[in-house]
Amino acid sequence: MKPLTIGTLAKSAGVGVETIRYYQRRGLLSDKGPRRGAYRIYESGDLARLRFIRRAQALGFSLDEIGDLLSLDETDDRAEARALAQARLGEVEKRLRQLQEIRDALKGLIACCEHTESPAPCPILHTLAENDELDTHAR
Amino acid sequence: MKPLTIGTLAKSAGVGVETIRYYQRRGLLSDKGPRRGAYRIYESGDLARLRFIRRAQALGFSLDEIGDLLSLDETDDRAEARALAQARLGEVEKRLRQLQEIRDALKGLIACCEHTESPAPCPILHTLAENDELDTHAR
DNA sequence: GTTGACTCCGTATCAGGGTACGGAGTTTAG
DNA sequence: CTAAACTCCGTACCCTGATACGGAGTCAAC
Repeated sequence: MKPLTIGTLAKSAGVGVETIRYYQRRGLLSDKGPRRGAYRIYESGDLARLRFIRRAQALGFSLDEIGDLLSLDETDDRAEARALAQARLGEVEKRLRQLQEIRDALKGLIACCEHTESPAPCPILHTLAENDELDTHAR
Repeated sequence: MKPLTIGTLAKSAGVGVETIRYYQRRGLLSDKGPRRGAYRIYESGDLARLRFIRRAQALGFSLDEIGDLLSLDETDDRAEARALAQARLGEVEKRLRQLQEIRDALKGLIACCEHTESPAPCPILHTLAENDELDTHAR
């Protein structure tokens, strides 16, 4: 049977070869391991780890946080994992609130723009150019 | 009265001097203009433009989009401005939906983790390490 | 035993939105 | 007049998550 080389692993995980190397440089994936000749041979654990990374990314964790999660996984540290998930949740909720404000502001501007007639200045541009305090804080 | 130099302008607009230079390099702000001796003198229009930029940023527009908005502002092109705002709104709403999914997934994991006892694997880590299809698509 | 595909490794580059640094010139307050 | 503070300008660097490139080595098939 074929040894699991970097290219095959990349394909199974749905990432690029360069990405795997990158994760190795970042310490998310071991870069030591058995070799056949000059070529590193990977195992199914590496694939699982890659999938772990992709799932955590989908939940919005940064690669640094994922590094932490991976070591928690090794020790099965539930409290710490929950704390990380909580922290992430907090940030997600904060960002959600910001985005909701942004959405409402945009909707308001668009609606307003549709109801005004041409001699008046465009509300969208006008609002952006205004001098009062609209300042939702910058992102 | 004091001439409006870059430092003063930066302070009034709440940005750094380097940021103003950066915007000039990006073409968002003119870098030609009256000088007193070697020093560029700014005018209130520049401050207004900076505020415009900050407001648009707060709504999530990129600097490139803001460049477009600024030229629309000069011609007062309502239709185009509305189109840009619509496009932005679409992206904001899409991101909102993604973040809601992420939030729900995180909440579920955290709640689940609180209700299981220690011999079982931590649901958070376990879910991330699972082999089934959880894949919300990556951000 | 050669050709084509793959791997290794280091380094560079991308996007986006700035920030930092350094040396020289200028301005302004005291 | 002098010293501090500011400005100019060019260039380099930060962060994040990758992606690209190039030359050399290696492996597998025919």
